[in-house]
Amino acid sequence: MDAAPVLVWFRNDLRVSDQPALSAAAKTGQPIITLYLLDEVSRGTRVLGGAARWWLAGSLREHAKKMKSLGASLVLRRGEALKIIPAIVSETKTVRIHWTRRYGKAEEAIDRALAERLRAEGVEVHVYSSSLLHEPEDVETKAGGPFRIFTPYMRAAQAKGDSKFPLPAPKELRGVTGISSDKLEDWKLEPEKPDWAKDMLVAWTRGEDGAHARLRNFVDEELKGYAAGRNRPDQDHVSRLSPRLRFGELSPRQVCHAAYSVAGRKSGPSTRDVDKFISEIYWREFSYHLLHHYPDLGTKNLQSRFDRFPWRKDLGALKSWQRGETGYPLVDAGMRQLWRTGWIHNRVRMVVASFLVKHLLIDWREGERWFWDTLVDADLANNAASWQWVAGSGADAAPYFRIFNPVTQAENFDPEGKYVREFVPELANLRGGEIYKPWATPPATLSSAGVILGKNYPKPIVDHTKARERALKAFKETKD
DNA sequence: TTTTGAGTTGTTCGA
DNA sequence: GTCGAACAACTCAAA
Repeated sequence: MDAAPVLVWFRNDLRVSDQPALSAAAKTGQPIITLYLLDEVSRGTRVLGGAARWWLAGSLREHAKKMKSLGASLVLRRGEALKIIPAIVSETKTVRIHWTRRYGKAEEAIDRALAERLRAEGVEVHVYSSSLLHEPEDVETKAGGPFRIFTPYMRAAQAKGDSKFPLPAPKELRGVTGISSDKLEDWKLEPEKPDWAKDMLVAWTRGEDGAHARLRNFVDEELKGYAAGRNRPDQDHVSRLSPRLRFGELSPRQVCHAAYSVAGRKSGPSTRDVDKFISEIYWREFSYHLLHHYPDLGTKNLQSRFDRFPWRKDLGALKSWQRGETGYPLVDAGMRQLWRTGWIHNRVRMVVASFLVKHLLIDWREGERWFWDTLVDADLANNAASWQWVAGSGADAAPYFRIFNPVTQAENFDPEGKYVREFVPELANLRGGEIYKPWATPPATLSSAGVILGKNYPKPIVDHTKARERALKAFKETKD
């Protein structure tokens, strides 16, 4: 009699190396079925945004190839987890199922219910952890509660160690044939017409191999100078690993390991560069820690006094922000980079987010929603925690009087206007110094650069100084 | 329980 | 041009 199969259910862990759920399945020696389930119906879960669907398509395509090369095949199914998983388990006579823990209130509830039901039916359920360095509940204050300040969180987490060696990929898998699967193309995860993903295709290589190539390149070339260079959207000193971590093409352990491994290298990155980068990985950990302890992080102010904040409803301003037509070149460049490539440089993310919340006084949830739909790295924990941080309602948040000046930020971090020029081509003929404040540029200069304010580039939709005063006043009121 | 020190990322103003 | 202070106290975490 042929041995009964093990089912490996992939979710946000689309990789084969440092993949404990898969490695453990391979070790059993039993035949392996691998599965990805597109669940857009389970209650309480969020449907993927457009950009993330695009990423998922590429990541799955690569993952399926990888499965094939190892001797298995990736089965694709669609529907509600609580229905489909038990069905496929009984259809394939699976005796054992492996998955990697995922986070979020609804997701964890589904997984708990599933595990209970499957175990009751005599199926072994094995859950592995590899999407975070530390489980959210494992890091506690001395008093036994959650952290709400980043630095002590990181110290406590790091004290537990984070330099374990990543697992190698299994050499081969004993696959099972004949299990019916959806066709990836039928899921229509990628746009056809209009094909808004053309620029994204150029900007990104999806899938595990591409992720490793990016990681290698980052630690070998760009990590050196990261501590300061990470703030420069006109330079290449950021990792661009966020979508890879989002879909689990890489594990955070692999990322840290790669960064630590170049730390002592001659003429390599400084300790400061490496530490700074690792701390960014820890911000991701901290976001999951917060989401775990405050499951409504995506919808509810962490600081409840913000519940009475006088947010404005202004659909016109929101649309201008979304389209990158605020009249502030750095803000517009960021929003257009987002729309075109599915990603924004971190420094510019803060500037555009601050602009929405503080200059326009629009609720951070509107921004969160837009980012959710347009970012390839859209991730509930990071997105929610970061928006709340900018708004001031979150953990260890920016103080209310910290209002980014979009002109000063451009002067400091895109001094030649290289970044703005790339994403706001109608201003390309203006020089650094002019390009980030066209309204203050002499008309003759503008017209010789082909810029007609209000025609081919908007006038500012708000005046910085007035908007700043309005925001300070509004935030001040929230305190009383 | 109370005390103490500290906390991602800025801007503006006036000396 | 540079530099320090004000912005606002407040809450968190540990001793």
